[in-house]
Amino acid sequence: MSLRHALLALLTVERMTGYDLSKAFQASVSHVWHAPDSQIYPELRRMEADGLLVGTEVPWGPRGMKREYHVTEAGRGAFRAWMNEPLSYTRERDPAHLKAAYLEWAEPDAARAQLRAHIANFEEQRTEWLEKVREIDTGTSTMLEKRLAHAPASEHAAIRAYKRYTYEGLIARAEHEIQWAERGLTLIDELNRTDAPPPA
Amino acid sequence: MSLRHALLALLTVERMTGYDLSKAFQASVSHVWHAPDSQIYPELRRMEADGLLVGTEVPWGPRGMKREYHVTEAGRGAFRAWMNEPLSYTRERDPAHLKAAYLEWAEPDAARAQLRAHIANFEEQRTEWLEKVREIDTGTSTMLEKRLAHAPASEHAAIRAYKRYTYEGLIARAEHEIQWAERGLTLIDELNRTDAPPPA
DNA sequence: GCTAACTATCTATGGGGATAGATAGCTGAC
DNA sequence: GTCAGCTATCTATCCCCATAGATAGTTAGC
Repeated sequence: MSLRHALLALLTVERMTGYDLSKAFQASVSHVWHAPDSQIYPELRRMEADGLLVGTEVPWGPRGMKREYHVTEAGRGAFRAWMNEPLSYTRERDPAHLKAAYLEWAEPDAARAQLRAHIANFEEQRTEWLEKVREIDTGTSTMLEKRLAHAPASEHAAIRAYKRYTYEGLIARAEHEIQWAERGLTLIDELNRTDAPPPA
Repeated sequence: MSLRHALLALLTVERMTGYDLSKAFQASVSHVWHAPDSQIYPELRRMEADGLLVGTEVPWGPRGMKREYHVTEAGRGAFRAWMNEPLSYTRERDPAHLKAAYLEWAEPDAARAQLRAHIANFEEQRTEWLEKVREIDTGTSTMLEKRLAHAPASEHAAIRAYKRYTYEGLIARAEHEIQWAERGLTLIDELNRTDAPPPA
């Protein structure tokens, strides 16, 4: 149930519509959290019912209407409470490593293709996160700059540092996954080099 | 839907009951995959209905009965097909990193406690996986030795190597998470050292 | 003025997993 | 002989999430 907390996190910056939030999920926190709009809209309704948010209808063009949400004191409190709570760690469930353990069942080429896909996937993530770090450093992250504008100057360093710390961790993890898959490619080659013994 | 494939993977070694499988999930592949028995039993029934398994009632004690499943050729084929298929990568959903990005909202002590819990969690995993690698190397992994006994000698090296490769990757990942959390602890200390400026 | 692309919201369905709990037989220790 | 702890299986509920699709208004360019 941290969709709720991810939404609260974004709404502590400024009032937004469900649509804004679904866009923000794609841009700002994509690959840390993701949710389709079909989950966001009902969750916002529930959060309003629980008193965490207040939604107000605002005109949009001549005839259209949209619903903007802002966080209440209760919502802010709930987010702070969650941030102070310990996290419960769920058991891993990792298809990539599950498959890796049984790679002898796959054709060597299929195995290679999968490891290459693993690499491609994490290289893409790595690129995105490097870009986020760049945005943090250059002050071109819209959400972060808005957040800083509403926060006392004494907290700016911490806010920036924690964001950077998070993305750096994700980058390092992506690099680990890339290296792991590359070792796997080497291993497949070694195991399929039947015609020649390893060099002495 | 890889619970099905995880079950197939285990059942390619030998016939087992739902209970055996639920135990094997805790022992052999815990932390790569996990499932409670309440998911395993119905899934086994479905797999039997789909022709992947055949279940036979065998007596257990004077009056008891248990149901042992073994993989059919279709089941073996389905597993091999899955192993040759590319994996679809789902977007990340990572509560620990989500929270890390907003650590300024937490009390410093609460933040420290969470990072310490992160470390403890991955140290525990690391210990378990190191033990698995040891079992692979010393030939004391029951499942692996059974698997090897049913496989041609020419494949033994590959089977052992892929298992080792998988666990080594998980160990490295756990170590990465530990290092990341340790850097976080340092960061919290730095940001809360208000009374003294950083040394020149 | 029309069309394409974007903004905005909602409903429906199904799968999978977490959690809880019910039932029943077996085994070994005291 | 009985009780604790293990083996064995099944059902039910709730929540979350993924996917698909329906609807409608807006904006900007041609």
